[in-house]
Amino acid sequence: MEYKHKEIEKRWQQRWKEDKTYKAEIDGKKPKYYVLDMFPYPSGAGLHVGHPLGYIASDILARYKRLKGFNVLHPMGYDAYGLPAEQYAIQTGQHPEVTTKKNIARYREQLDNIGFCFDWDREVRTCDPGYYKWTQWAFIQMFSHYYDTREQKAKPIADLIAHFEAKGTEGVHAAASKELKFKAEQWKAMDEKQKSDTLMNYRIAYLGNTMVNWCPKLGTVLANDEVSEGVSVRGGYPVEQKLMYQWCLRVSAYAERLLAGLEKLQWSDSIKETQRNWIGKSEGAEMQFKVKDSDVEMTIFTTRADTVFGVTFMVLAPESKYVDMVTTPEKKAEVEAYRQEIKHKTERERMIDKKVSGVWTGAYAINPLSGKEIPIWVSDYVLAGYGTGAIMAVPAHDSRDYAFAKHFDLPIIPLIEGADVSEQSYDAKEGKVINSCGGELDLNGLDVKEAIAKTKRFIEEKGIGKVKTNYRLRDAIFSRQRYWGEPFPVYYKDGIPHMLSEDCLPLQLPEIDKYLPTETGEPPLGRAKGWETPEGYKLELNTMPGFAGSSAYYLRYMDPHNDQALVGKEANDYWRSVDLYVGGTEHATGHLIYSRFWNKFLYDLGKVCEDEPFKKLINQGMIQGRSNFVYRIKDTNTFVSLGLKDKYDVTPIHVDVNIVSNDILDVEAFKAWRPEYATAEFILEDGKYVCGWAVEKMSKSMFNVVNPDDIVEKYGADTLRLYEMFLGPVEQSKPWDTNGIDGVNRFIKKLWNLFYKGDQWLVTDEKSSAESLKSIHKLIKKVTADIEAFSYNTSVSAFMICVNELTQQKCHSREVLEMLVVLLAPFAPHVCEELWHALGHESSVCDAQWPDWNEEYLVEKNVTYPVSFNGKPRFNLTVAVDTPAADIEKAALSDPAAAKWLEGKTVKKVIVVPGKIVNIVIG
RNA sequence: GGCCGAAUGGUGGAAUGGUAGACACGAGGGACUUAAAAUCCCUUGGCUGCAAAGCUGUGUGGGUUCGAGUCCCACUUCGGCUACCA
Repeated sequence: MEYKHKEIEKRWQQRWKEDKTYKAEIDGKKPKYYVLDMFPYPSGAGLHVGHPLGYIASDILARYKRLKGFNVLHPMGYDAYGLPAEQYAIQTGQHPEVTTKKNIARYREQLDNIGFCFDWDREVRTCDPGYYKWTQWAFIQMFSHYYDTREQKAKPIADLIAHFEAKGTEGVHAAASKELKFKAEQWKAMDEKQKSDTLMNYRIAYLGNTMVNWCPKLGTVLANDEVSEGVSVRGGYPVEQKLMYQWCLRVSAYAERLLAGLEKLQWSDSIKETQRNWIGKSEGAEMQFKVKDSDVEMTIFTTRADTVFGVTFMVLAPESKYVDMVTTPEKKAEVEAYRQEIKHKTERERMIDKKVSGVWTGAYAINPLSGKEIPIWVSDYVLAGYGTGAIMAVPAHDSRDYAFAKHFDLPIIPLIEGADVSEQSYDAKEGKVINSCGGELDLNGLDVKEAIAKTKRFIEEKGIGKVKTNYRLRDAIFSRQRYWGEPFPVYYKDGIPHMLSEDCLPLQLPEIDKYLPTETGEPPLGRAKGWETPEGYKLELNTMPGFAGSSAYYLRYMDPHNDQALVGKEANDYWRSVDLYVGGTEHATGHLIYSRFWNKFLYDLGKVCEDEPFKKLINQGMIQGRSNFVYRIKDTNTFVSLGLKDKYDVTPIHVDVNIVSNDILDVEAFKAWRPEYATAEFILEDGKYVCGWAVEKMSKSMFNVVNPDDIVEKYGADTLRLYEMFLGPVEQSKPWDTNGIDGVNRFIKKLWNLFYKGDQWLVTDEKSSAESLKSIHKLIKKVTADIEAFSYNTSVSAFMICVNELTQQKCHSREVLEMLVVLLAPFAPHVCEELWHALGHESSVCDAQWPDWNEEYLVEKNVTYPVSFNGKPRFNLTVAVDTPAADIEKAALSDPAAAKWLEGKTVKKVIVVPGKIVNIVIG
């Protein structure tokens, strides 16, 4: 029997499918383990070898946990709504669903080729009405709840209404867009529209005016993680800021819980830190500044209350509501001109152009502590969206204020002893405070931290301001002016939004004739005929963003066919939450925040039993491409090999990596690759054409895309799986390099040769030798530890060592080989299944039991210590394994080899590390 | 600017503070073969040496330690994320 990967892999993939080998069902007798991959967006390009890296790693863990006796849930599905399918639809008129289905079929085929143990009966697709019913349902729940800041949880909006009826806003503790104050009578006097608008201020899903990332070219709003450096990630079109009336989710209400929840998660420090930064908690103070000759009071936010005596001016964001309130009539035109100028700059222009700009409003404010008059400026370096959109500027101790002060020649007052502010500001929060005494407050001589605390106490006592915690985390904008997304379960009656009743769900996405906005500028859904309720009320024209469908999909996998609930109680109580989540770091501030928010909300409603969705997170690294180059001599059709290229004037040209092997060009394939190369000539080295290489992003234009299907075809899925793991630590980014894959392929053949020699079956029932038992138990110990630690590259090495040892030992013992097959099964399931059955088993190797190692087989009779003098190893000393440390020391000193080193020297110290080393320090 | 991570042979990468370079690729040599492929064996960080052996060596400079690739401090370079967040 020869190792024929194609036959073997096809056969077992077929059997697994027929037998539903990987079907997961609730089983109270077994502990559960939920392993999840971030589901892919099925793009038209299909998978390249980088994509399955994380899937292979999680697949290994899923299979391992199953062998360890866990009931494993390992599902897969598709994040099916997305811009590319919609863009394609606009260009071609092809319905996005058609494109998406086609892409999904292609993805499925590619995934199946690799032999994953997904339970496909649990597949979800976000664009499936049976699925998005629950996305719509969750939205209705968010609309119908508000966030109680005292109880720190979501509560029914009806409770809030009852409170308003009874006491107005008195004693209300609710997360809100802005602070409102009204009495019960005022509430009762409101008409329906006013009440609706008021409640929008509190609802978790609400309509509000927000600055959004607007992409005119795509005709839609984009999420922050869909924008990079001022252009859209998809398409690279410019993005501008625009104020729009949009559906939003009050994610900010959960800021503190999202921050606190990180503590108990087994996520990498870097991703937790990224989330902490994104949430951006900052503890400071809000302070009131009166405007001179006016009754306007401006509220500012600062974390440096101690620097209030160094405030030499104030700055307002151009969009700030205070600008109109304070600007003097003679400055009006100038200020307005500046605001217009800023408005027309895109985010990108603002970033490139870091010039200091601003304009004086003509007004002065009064420093509440020193009583000094300070000018009020407007500048775009102050952001409207953070804090109050107004700051007190302390140029001596803030670099941005410093740059502004220098540019406009404003005074700079140093407040910290020894700080030289002639060239730059001193931003550090340390040192002794000076120049800070006025009125009833004296901070001089205090440490900065003490001064901050003292100032905070003072302003609270005097009613000048209050201690305030700010979060950078903003509410999520939830509307998209697109077709290919979940429709909102919303209709409008007299201009007031209402939710559809739950039994109308799912509200299905209607068919439309074109996928473009309407002539009147409405979103594409404006084209849908009969897009209204049976009563004739207009339905919402926006659709939901990409993260809507991906925020709770992990819950749906637990109970994917339930039409009564997102997830049934029984299923949720059993599967609870994801034990291991594998995916890329690019979702750190998008999906991973929104999912946590979504889950916490459902937790507040008692719909799910765990507060956090993903217990442990592993971020697989990115696989970069490894491009190959040929060197064409200028103005010729002659190509020169890498080693000789410096002798000519050459142009490097990307060449398809699939016609290069171990950096050697397949010359005939190259000639056939492009018509213009058909007549190409070559200058070879040793009869070969050697290509150059470089690490670049894996993309079609670099001709460095490697399709897993090609690898599977040539070497088999098992080789691909092992090789991807062998490349290096899963979490590390690395270039794909097909050179080296032969090594793991050889390993599988060597493994095969332990079982077969030609057609001869080699396995015997003879007693295993001590050395083979040692080899295999060493392997069990190593692989068990490595899998738990996610160190798969060293596991693969351990397998290679073990197989080499067994080959050398000519070990064909059934006992040893059975264990080997079980251990390797998570990594190379096909060949192991084949060998497992060849060993006479009826059931799948998936149902075998993970072997335990026995230390006894690993124990050495004798131990060899390297004996060192002053840390340099000099000779080896072999003693019985349980020799006491003192006797090892004695043996080392009396060994004849030691005499040479001890001659004429005194022994200062002898260090014996049991089992490891003897070091003799001589002087 | 902020945060995080990395730096070890020709290459990918191993090393609970204890013989650096496991394992694999590549390269060189050899066996088998008419030949090639496949397979197997040997060598492979650098320097000196016929050899035995010795010296040197984990980005740079310091430190802790009997002992540092590993821990601490400073620096250099390269990646990733994030960014006028007051």
